[in-house]
Amino acid sequence: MTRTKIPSKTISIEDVARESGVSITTVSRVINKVGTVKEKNRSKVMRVVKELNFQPSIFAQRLATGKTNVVALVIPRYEGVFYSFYGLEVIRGVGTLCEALKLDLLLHLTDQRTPLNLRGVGGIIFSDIIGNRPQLVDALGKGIPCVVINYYLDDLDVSCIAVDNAGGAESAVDYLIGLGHKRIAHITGDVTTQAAAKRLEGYKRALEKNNIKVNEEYILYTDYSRGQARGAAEKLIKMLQPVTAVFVASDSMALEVMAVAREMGKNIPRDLSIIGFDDNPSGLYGPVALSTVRQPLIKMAEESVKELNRLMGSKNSAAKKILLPAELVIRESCCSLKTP
Amino acid sequence: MTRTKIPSKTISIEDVARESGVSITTVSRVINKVGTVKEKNRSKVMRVVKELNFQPSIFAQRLATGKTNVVALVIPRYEGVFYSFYGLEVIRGVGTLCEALKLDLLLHLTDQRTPLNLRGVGGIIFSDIIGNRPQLVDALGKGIPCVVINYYLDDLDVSCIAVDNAGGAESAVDYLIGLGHKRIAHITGDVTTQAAAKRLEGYKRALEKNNIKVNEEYILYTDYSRGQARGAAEKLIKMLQPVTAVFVASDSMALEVMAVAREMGKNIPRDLSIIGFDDNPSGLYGPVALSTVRQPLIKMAEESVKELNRLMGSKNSAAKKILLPAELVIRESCCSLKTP
DNA sequence: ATGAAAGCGCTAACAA
DNA sequence: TTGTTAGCGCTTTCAT
Repeated sequence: MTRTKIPSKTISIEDVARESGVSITTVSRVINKVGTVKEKNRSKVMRVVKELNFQPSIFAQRLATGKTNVVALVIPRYEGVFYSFYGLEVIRGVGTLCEALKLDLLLHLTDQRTPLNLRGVGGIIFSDIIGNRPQLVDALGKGIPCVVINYYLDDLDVSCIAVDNAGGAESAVDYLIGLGHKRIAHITGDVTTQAAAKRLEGYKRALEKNNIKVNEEYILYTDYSRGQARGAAEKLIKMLQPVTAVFVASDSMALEVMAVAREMGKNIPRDLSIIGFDDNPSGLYGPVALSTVRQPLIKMAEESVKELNRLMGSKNSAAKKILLPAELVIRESCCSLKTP
Repeated sequence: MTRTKIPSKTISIEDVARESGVSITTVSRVINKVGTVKEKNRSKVMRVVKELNFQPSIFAQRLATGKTNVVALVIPRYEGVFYSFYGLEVIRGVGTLCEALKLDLLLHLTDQRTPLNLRGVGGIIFSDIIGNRPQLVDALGKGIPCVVINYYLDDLDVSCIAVDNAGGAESAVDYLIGLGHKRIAHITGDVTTQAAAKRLEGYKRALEKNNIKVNEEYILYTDYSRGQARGAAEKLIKMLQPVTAVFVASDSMALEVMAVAREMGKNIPRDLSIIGFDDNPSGLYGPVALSTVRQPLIKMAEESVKELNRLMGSKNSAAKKILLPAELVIRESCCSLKTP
């Protein structure tokens, strides 16, 4: 005869206490590694915990302590951000470190307007901020520790960790100029994101610094998509006086530009030097390895978890603003114009 | 003089009760929409809830009810799975539907061996199973509702939702054969994943069905990476008796193959017909739009959440096994060998 | 239709 | 070093 499954009563701290012959307080002390417990009792309790496979109820713990180790990662449900090398790296970096720090990672793919459900959330990581500023302000107002990544916020007292996009862009364009290029185009990303805006800024700064006039015609605006990159590339190559080099706001777009150029019979890098941004591994696979600017995405993601963890641990600790350097990575997609 | 922030006492059900002039029980009834409450009281309570911006503590609720609406999404921290179009689509699909269903989404990027912390988790979605089978068995043993996606499990009583990879592959190769191709290669994905293994199976089935002998030399094994795809493509093209068509296990690899072929002076599709798998939007951008097999990833992800939600709602409901069809998408990367 | 009171499983004073 | 006890905020009988 079949039998319905016996409802395996979940075992509680009380069971452990009874079985170990101590009070629940002592058990609590053991599992929380606080206070003082006689070695004999400690080992006894630990043995019973193992035997019974006891796992404390996180809900009871949180109710009792008022604390929570839940971290929410808020990512705009915005294609340009979510569907990108950047998005993936952030999820991976944050996910990995949360796993290591035993923090629960709650993923919120959010649009701009629906308010986040913040009950039970101990801290929030905002991955880029497109239209999520109200939600950030709201969370801050409720006293929830927050960390913003990929967006340097000057006007809000909140920890943020971003990459020096302007500096990275500047060094890329500096490099191009050093190679002898004068007509240098820039294909931007979505300039409503700070990253793209800063890269544009760095591009301009490098030109101006070197007394090259910024030519608005050489700046093509896109939304980070390969489709728009393609359009921009075609436009660029068909120009009456074509540029000799182009700085592209992302590697994935840069690869598209490279493909277009080749389709149109151009040789890379002889006819067109291309430099991207991201250090996306895909850049390695083509016939010509893509030169780029590496941004420490995983590091940024991991730092954000560490910082949030710090904030969650201590009350009233000051916000930190961190700008991570970006690094020029020279490979094969740019050539010198100088006669040897 | 500066002042330390006043600890904004979190408001509880008791505050609402007092303010509304009813008992906490009544408030509980209102917020849970159960039992009977006089309309007058109900509206009064609701008004106060709004005023005080009261949000019930999920921890207290869960402690009291023993129920939880936390869904864990388990993704192998395995590059081939996580770093893929597939991985992203799954995260997005699951994330979006959890958001809609008000389920908390816990993200677990896991390796094979560390056991999952399942306390407080109401249900689990396993996105593909590389080495996570023990964890699945463990969860099932604890009576936690589980849904497996992208892996059709015959031998375990668990709901699973997968794509008909074999069928999809078969129709792709059928199509090639219909075009007159006889020497057809296959670049596999990582065949330790079921998806890749099934695609290989479908490839063979189509050939055999059409009385074309399977030539082991025409099967190139990879790990889904573009790097290995490149190697495989080079090998393929350099063969003494080159194939006229190739079925590639993913679009991202297919694009790499296309790039290699073009670099080696081949014309696509005249010299080599290529068909991929995924319907990755990137396939649209090249000079030749990639023919492919579309798999309903978002649908699979969403269905998994729905199914899990169902399982979590009702005890003892039977496991469902769902196989979603894959659909051939004909674009421009294959050509007919038949003389007109 | 409503409320009093007993938990849910755990932590943290406070006593001993 | 250990145990007793009072909550944490909510749900849920069981009376009323």
